[in-house]
Amino acid sequence: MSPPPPLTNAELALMELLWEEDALTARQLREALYPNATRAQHGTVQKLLSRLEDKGYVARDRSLSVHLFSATLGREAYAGGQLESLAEKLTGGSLAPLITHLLEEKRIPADEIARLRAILDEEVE
Amino acid sequence: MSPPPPLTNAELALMELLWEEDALTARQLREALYPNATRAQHGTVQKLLSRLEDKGYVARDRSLSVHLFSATLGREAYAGGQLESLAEKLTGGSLAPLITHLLEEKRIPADEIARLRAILDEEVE
DNA sequence: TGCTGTCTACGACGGCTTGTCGTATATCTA
DNA sequence: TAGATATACGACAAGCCGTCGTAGACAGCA
Repeated sequence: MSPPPPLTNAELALMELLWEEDALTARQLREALYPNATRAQHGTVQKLLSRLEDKGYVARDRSLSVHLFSATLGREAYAGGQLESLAEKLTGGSLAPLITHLLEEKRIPADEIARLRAILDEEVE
Repeated sequence: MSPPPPLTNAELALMELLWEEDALTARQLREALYPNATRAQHGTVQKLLSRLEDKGYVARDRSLSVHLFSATLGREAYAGGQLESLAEKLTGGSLAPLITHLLEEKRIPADEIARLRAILDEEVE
C-alpha cells in the first residue's frame, strides 16, 4: 500500500529512454544521456539504475554479462499512480475537485474535454 | 510560468489548518500542530510560515503587532496546479492518458465516474 | 519609568536525498 | 594472458527540510 516514490529529474530522464525502447544496456543509456561521455559518468548511470531497481521501476536482466535494463511500469501507469497519491493526499482520494477546479479556471481546452467525455462514455458501456 | 513548488509535509500540515479557517495567528497554528508546545517550536512555525510566504502560499497581515496568516490559494487550486505540473511533465500536458489508465485499472469507483461525467456535462452547456 | 512576557527576525544546525565521481573487482575478447 | 569494458560499492558536495536558539521589538502593567 505504500505509494510509489516519485522519480527525481535524473531518474525521470532515464525512465523516458526506457519507456521508448524495450530494453537498453547501461552503455546505451549513458550515450543518450551524456553525449560526450567520460568514464565516470558510466558510474552515475549505474548508480541511478540501481536506485531505480530498488524502487522497483526497473528490471535488470543478468543473464548476460552486460546487463539489460527495462522499465517495469509504463509511463501511464506511473503517471496514474502519481495522480492517485496526489488525490489521496489532497482531496481524500477523489479526482472530482481537481477536475472541477481546472474546468472552472478554463485550463482544459475544449478538445481535451471532449476526449475525456469520450473516455468516460466508453467506460459506461 | 514557473510551476508552483510542491509543499513539503510540514508545510502541508500547516496549510491544512489555514484552509479550514480564514486567518490564524502563529500561536494558534503552533498549538494545533504541537499540542505540548515548547518555546522553540514557535520558531519552527514562524520559519515554516516565512518559507510559505516566500513561495507565495501564505499572506501575512502585519497591521497588528501579532500577525495574521491566511492562505492565498485554496486547496483545490493548489491541487489543480499540482495536477497540471504532473500532466505537463509526464504526458505532454494532457490529462487523458492519466484518466484512461486509472479507468482501465478499475481504480475509479462508479460513483466517481458519474460525478466526473456530470462535471464535464455541465461544462458543455 | 522600568519590568515582564510574548512576538518577530534571522541565523545555524543535523539529517536526508540527489547527482556525481573513484576505485576495486569480475568478465569478455583478441 | 592482456587489455578493455562491465559491474559493485563507497564517498562526496550541494541542496532541502524540519528544527531550534538567540537577539531585538513591542505591549501591558506595577
